[in-house]
Parts: sequence; C-alpha cells; structure tokens
Amino acid sequence: MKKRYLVTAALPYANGPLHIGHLAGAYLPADIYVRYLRLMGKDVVFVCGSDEHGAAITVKARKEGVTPREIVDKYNAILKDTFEKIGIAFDMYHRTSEPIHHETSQGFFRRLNEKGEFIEETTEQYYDEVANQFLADRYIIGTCPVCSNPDAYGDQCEKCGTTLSPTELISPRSTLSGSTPVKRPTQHWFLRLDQHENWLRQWINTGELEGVALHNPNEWKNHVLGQCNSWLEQGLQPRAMTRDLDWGVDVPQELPGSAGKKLYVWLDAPIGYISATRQWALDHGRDWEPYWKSEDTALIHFIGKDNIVFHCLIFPAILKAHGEYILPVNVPANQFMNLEGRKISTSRNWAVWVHEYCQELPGQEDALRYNMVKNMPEQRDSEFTWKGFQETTNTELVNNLANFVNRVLVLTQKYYEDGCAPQFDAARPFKSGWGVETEGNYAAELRRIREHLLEMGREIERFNFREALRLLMEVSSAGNALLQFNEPWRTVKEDPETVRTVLHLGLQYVAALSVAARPFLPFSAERLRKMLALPPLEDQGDLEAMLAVLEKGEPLLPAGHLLGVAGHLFSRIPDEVIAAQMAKLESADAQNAAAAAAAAPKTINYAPMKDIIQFDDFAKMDIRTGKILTAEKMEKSKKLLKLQVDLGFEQRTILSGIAEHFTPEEVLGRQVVVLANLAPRPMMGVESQGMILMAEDQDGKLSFVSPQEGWPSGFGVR
RNA sequence: GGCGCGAUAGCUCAGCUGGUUAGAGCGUGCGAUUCAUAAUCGCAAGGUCGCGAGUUCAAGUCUCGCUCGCGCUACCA
Repeated sequence: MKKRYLVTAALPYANGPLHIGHLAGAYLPADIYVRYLRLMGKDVVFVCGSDEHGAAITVKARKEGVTPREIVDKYNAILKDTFEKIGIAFDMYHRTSEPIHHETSQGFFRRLNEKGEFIEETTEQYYDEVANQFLADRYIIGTCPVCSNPDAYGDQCEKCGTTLSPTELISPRSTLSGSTPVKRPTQHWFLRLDQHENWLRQWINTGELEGVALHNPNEWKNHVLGQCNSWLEQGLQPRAMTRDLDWGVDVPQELPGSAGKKLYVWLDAPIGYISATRQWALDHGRDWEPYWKSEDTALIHFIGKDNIVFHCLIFPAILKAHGEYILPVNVPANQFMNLEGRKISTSRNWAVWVHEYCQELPGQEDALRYNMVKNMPEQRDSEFTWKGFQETTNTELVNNLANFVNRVLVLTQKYYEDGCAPQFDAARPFKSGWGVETEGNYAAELRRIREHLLEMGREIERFNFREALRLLMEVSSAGNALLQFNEPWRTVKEDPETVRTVLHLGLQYVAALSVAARPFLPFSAERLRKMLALPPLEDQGDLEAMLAVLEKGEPLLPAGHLLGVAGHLFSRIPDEVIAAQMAKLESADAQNAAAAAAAAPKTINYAPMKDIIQFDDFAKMDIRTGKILTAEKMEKSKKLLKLQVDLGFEQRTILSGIAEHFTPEEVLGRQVVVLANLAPRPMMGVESQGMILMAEDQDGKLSFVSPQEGWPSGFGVR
C-alpha cells in the first residue's frame, strides 16, 4: 500500500463539450476510484484540467471569427460546469493556459535540453508563402487519399476518420490564404525516444526499473500492455517536441532558434497534471512535490485507449528523462463506448452530450453514472443504448434500490409513530437476507454487509468497476430479501419483537448504502443521508470508519434515532423521454445525411489548374504505349501491384498503387500508357521503372488510359 | 500487409497462473407475496465458450491456421 495517491484524468481538449464516451472512458472511473480512496481515509489528490493549446483551437477560432482565448474560455467554462454537474470531484480542475503551467512545461523543456535529451533536426514542413508562416497540420486541407473527401485536414480526415499527414493530401491548400503551400525547411527539437526504448520495454513488461520493482504488470490491462509492446517492437523514433504554432507554450525564448516555436502537445498537456497539482498545493498551503517525486506515491492515469502510448511510453520517458519524477503505477485505460450500434462521432453529432443530458434529465445524474459504470468499456468496446438506459434505470435503480430504501423507511414510520429507529433485541433470531431459509442474527448480518463491501472495495482497487457496482447492488437485493423472508407486514401483530429487530437491521442496510454508494452515486448517497437524518459525509475515511463499526456488529444508526422524510431515491424514466432522445439522435443523423446529400453535387471539386508550363516542359516527358504482361500482388502491400510492362523495345517492372481497384487478373493484357522516363524509384525493396497513367474521378475511382485496341507498344504519346 | 486487442446464454458482459455439472445482471417461464414507484423474493429453462486443427490425463483458458470487429502502423512516383 502506498502512502499517497496522485490520480489524473485525461485533459479534455477545450474545443468542444463532453460526451458520454469521455465520461465512461476516463472521468467516471477516475472519480469512483478517488471517491473510494477518500472514503477509505487515503491521502489522494485528483487533478484534471482543460487542454487549451494547439492548432485545432485556432482553426475553430478563425472559423467563428473570435480569438482562441474566447474559444478556450467558453469551453473551459462548459467543461468545468459539466464535470461539477455530473459529480466528478476533482481536487483541482486547471487549464493549460495558466502562467504556472507555461512555467512548469518550459522548466521541463529547459531541463531536458540541458541534459542532452534533444537533438535538433531540420525537416520539411508546408509553408504558406502568402501568410508568411509555417502551417500546422490542421491548417492544411486537401482531398483525402482514402475516401476522397475534398476537405480533409492535414492530420485527420473527419469523414472517414483516417489519420493522415499533410503530405498525403491530394492537392493541399492552406486554410489561411487558400494558396498552395510549399515545403520549406524548419528546425525542431526531437526527444531521443530511441534511447529510452530499452528501459521502457523492461519497465512495461516486468514493472522493474534499474532493478527496483515498481509495479506488477499482471495488474495492467491486456490491451494496454499489447499496445505498448506493439510500439516497442516497431522501435521508438525520435519525436518532435516543438511545432511552428502561434497558440501554445513558447519554447524558452533564451534558446537560439526558439522564435515562433511552441511546445508540442507531448510536452504540454501531460505536464498539465503537474501544473494542476502545483496550483492545488498553492491553494491549500500544501507541498506538491511528494505527490510527484516520492516513491511512496502511487501515480495513476485514467485515460481512453487512444491515449495509451502517450501515457505509457512518451510521458514516462519525459518524466524519467527529467530525473526527479516517479512513473505511473498503473494506467487503466478503457476502450471506447459506442452509441446505438455506432461509433460516437463529435463531428456528426452522433453523441449524448453530458451537459445536455444534465439539462434535459435534471436530477438523473446518478442514473447516467450508474449506466456508464454498468456498461463501462473496461476490457473491450461497449455499447450504450437509450432503451438499455431506461431498462437498467427502471429495474435496478428504481425497482431494486430506491424501492428497498422506500419500503424500509415507510414500514418503520408506519409501525413506530415517533418516526425513530425502534428499540430492538439484538439476540432475536430472524430469517437472513443472504440466503433462503437461513437463520440470521443481528451482528452476523452486519458483518456480512461488511464482507461484501470489502469485496466491493477490492474490485475498485483492481479497476473492476462493473463488478464492484454489482456487489454494491447485492446489498440492496439482500435488503429486499430480508424484508421478503421475514414479512414484517404480516408478523407485526403476532411477533412485534422480531419485526423491531428486522426493521432496525433494514435501516442499517440503508445506512451502509448511504456511504458505500457514494463513489458511484454521490447525489443519491447524499439524499440517503438526508432521509436517514445523518450528517453529510466528510469524504475522508467515512467508509473505513463504518466498516470498523460493522466489524464489531454494532449498528450504524442507534435505536431512537429520529429519521428524516422518506422519498423516492430515483424516478422512473418514461417511454416519452427515451423516444425524445432517440428522435434527437435520429434528427442529428438525418441532418448529416441531408448535409452530405446537399454537399455532394456541389463538391465536384475539380482540382485547381496547375501553373502554366512551356512546351519544353511537356516535351521532357517520354510517354509511351505499353501492355501489361504479368501482374501480381506486391508482398506485404495493400495498395501496390507489381507489373511487367512491355514497351516493345524493352520490358519494365512497374509498381502501381492500384491494388485496391483492380485484381492482377483484371489488368493482365491491358494496354496502357506509361511515363517511361520517370526516374526509377525503389518501393518495398523493388525498383519501379516508370509510372502507369491512370484517370481518377471525384470519388477516387481509377480508369486505365489506353490507346485503341491492338495499338502497338513502345510508341510515343504526345 | 504488419502488430495489438476482442469474438462466451435472447441482450449487456465476468471468467486469474489450464482441473469437478461454464457464471452474473437484464429479459423469458412458473411459483410465492402485497409494506413499496404494477415494485419484491424464490425456482427454472437458455450456451457444440467465432471456425478448424494440435499439445495435454484434462482447454473457454496454451500453440498454429482461418473468419469477423475495433485500434495503431507501412506502401499510392
């Protein structure tokens, strides 16, 4: 057991609101874990914050005609408010635009630079000659090579989701000036990740660093280890830690060549965890350093699977390179949550937005949390459906949990007019709620609850939140069974003594739930406290203290305790609400379809004309007729066909990127037109000696360009 | 193409280092019950553990091949 915990949840990017996938992926598991630790009296700090830098934000600002500052202020406010409303209890929700963060990340940069962790390298990047600046990937749009979307960004096509680099775009253009960008050399700082590969491999797979055991890799999730090893096996390459950007943390200005350079997200966002911790310490008069630099601290990152490599390899490399920091003891990444059978998509508005949920289903925050846990993508992608949400909420939360609480309180207040927990005989036997036809006894029953909650805690510690939630709910079921087996409504006249004992015990179940449910259902737990007229939880050791009382077989709520007002802990989700939410999703979908249909005819995006050339330029090209003699799929390639082409006077081996459009059989014997004097180029170990000319339409479909049937090979085209 | 992860009851998912009749929740059927938001409790039915081989006394669990889904990654002269 570590002495203290530092828990982080992925920094949300401040250019959009939060959807259920984010919640189920990172924030909710982190929150449950942290709330549990606090209830167990642990020293824990839980940090997060808005990631407010980068080109995507400036692009959005430009589009909306506002400043980047206005964008991040807006979304930071929304995010912060959403987290609060859905009950994510950060100790500090920070933002990367704060000065203390700039200072912290620049400090890292300086330190790494001094320690020789960087190499400075010059690469070619697209440059806008009209706007006079280098272009971030996001500033370049062009035609997607995969789906032919004419407006794909330089880093990603939002239509088909493919990850791209700007050089892959067909006919790239700058979003700043509309001009065609040109490549220019620019110098950047690269982190020598290759030099960290060995210890990272050792550390990931054995948990050992320099002979010291830091964690047990068996406790890490399969897909996390798999993803890391996949990268390690391919070999780590130096990675640029700086970019030519205008919105971000400056590269320390005293360094030569720093003008116009900003820290790349690798050296910006994750260091936000540290900045946030520093700010928390300042606000609370505490020392932040033990949380990041002491070996008896457990550092845990909650993230989605898209962030695994970042948090398991690159950030640890940075921390280790710095030299003073500890490494994460676990990175329990979740997979993705789908929505109604499809991937959640921000750009297509196929999502359930958390702030909208809070607005449209007020008071149902815990129902969402419950459903998120119930369907948490812990080991594989999972599925959220509104129908499932309704069913789960109505059966498990309303029918089982809320109803149990209600029937205990209503029965008690019905039978004991003073509205107090009854005096009772602890030695009185009754039927246990934990098994059919088993005799129970008051103290043993309380210990039974304790054992169950201990098990729940163990599952939380192992990041098995679904299982932990199931165990919690079993307490409620056992409570229901307790009432069912003893039937106080029938025996209250003939055997009032036993009924007192049973109902008093029922109240203990509710009291136990009012503490144990807090990690999952914080709002409901608080309402339970009120119904029981118990003080609000202090959030520091409440569960630990409660378990100690249960262990002694003593009541959590003494006889004579005046209860509060019974009420409905959860309300049923009616069909109309589900129908309305489904309609909302479908209308988003219809809007997308309409937008796509409307855009389709207009987006016959003819490539812009290239610059005028002279006849001499054309004459330099030696274009010849030819015929494909043999064709085979290129080993290990999805796109390349290896062709033998007859040019009459000789044969050529030509590699052509048409494998996704034509099979080797289809192209055999085709007459083609070949650019014959193109410089040979090796690809995948084979030299390509020319280029087959193809026509390409708007959708990226290809067509051979051929002379008339039977035309001889080897003659010129002009 | 390479690599990683996944494929288990109608649905959503657990099954650690291989070991007795493969589990849970929901749904379904039957029964009990009525304090409670037509709630609850019990019992039962339901699976050739993606497909095909192999290792083993023994495989959902290990090995190999294949199919499908998701993710990362390379090649379009």
